[in-house]
Order: sequence, then C-alpha cells, then structure tokens
Amino acid sequence: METTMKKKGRVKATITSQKEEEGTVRKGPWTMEEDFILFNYILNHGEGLWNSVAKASGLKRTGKSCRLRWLNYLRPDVRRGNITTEEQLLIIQLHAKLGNRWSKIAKHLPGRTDNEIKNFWRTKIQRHMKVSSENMMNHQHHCSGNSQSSGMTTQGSSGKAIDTAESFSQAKTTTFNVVEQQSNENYWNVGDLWPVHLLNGDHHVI
DNA sequence: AAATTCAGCAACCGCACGTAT
DNA sequence: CATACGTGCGGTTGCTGAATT
Repeated sequence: METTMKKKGRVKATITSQKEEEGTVRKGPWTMEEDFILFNYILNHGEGLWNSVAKASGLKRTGKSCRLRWLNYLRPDVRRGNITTEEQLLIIQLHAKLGNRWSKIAKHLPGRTDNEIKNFWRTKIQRHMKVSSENMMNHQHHCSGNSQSSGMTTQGSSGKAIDTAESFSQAKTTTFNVVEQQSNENYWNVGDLWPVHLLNGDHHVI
C-alpha cells in the first residue's frame, strides 16, 4: 500500500477554505452554518444521492464530504465517545472475525460509526498491542530465546488479527482501561441543530 | 510559564464495487 | 459488453488540546 507520499490534504484544504474562492470546492472542517444547511436539507429531502445533496443544498462540498459529515457527526442516532467495556470487547471479537471491515463491525454497534471504531482501534488497541508485544519480546528474550511466533498480529493490509481478541481480552482485565472520553467540546452539539427540525414541523426522516 | 511531545479525532484521498446507460 | 457515474470503504494525514518536561 503506497500511500505515504500521496496526501498533504488537510493543510492545503484549510488554506483554500480560508480563501473561499468562488466556485471552488470547500474542504477542511465544517462550519456550523454548513452543518445547519446539510442537516436541514437532509431532514427535508432524506439521505442519499449525495452529489445532488451537495449541489442542491448550495454547499460547496463534495457529495462524499456531505455523506461523511452526516454519517459521522450529524446523524441523530450517532453516539460519540464513551465506548463501553462491552463495546470494546465486541469490537475486539468482531475484528478477530472480520479483520479491518470497519463498516461491518460498526453495524453491530448501533450508533457507532466505522470511523470512530477505526480510530478507537488504532489509538487504543493497536497501541496497547504494540506495548504488549514489546513486553512479550523482552520476556521471550529472557525465557527461551528462539520462539518466533509472538502471538500478536498487528493486522497487515488484508489479514485478520487472529490472536488480538484473546490477547487483548486477557490484557484488558489487568491493565487496559480505556479512559472515558469527553465528546469533543470543540464542536457544537448536534442537539443545537434539532430545533430547526422541529420548527420545520418535518418528521419524515429518522 | 514556556516548550515539547503525545494522543485523539475529523476529514481527506484513492480505490473498489454496484448500478445505470 | 463497455463505459460512466455514484457510493462506500479503508488507510492516512494533520490539527488541536492535554500531558509532560
């Protein structure tokens, strides 16, 4: 997977968004106004046909960007932060079964997005696994010396993390405690957008 | 108190796949 | 059947705030 050189995306994106040239596609963080527009539009017209959403709503965003914003943030049933112990375990188990099929895993966790699960996995679990495997390596050096199989699979490009569930759930009971996360204070609450929905008297979505 | 490092997360990109023409 | 287009997915980047030095 050669993706190391290919993206410098967000910095450039932010700059262009600041310049705000006419007719160009906006990138980077969403503003509250944009959220408001998208939210309202989807309430009135429903999800799907994202390219049309992007055009018809007047947003200078790509359809992809609109979709992502809706799915990961604006959607009313989306739950953010505070991944419970049960959810953590479920993620581990599903990942052992499905590999990096984040959207599949997300389907088993109502309100969770593939992006959130993916981030959770990378930041919390993968990091933990790395530490564990380092510890294990040290331990092996001391004990036997020649066993190559570490028992840790850090997930290659397509493989499944066969042993991660086991090792994680073991470790979890002893050392791994995911810090309860605050939902991002930097962002306006989706609830702030809800009154619009009610004002419109429009209930046919959701 | 200031500088530096680390961790978390939103959002981008490219690719793959499905459907329409 | 071939091509175009729209959508979804997974990997990656880089900003930001928190923690540490």
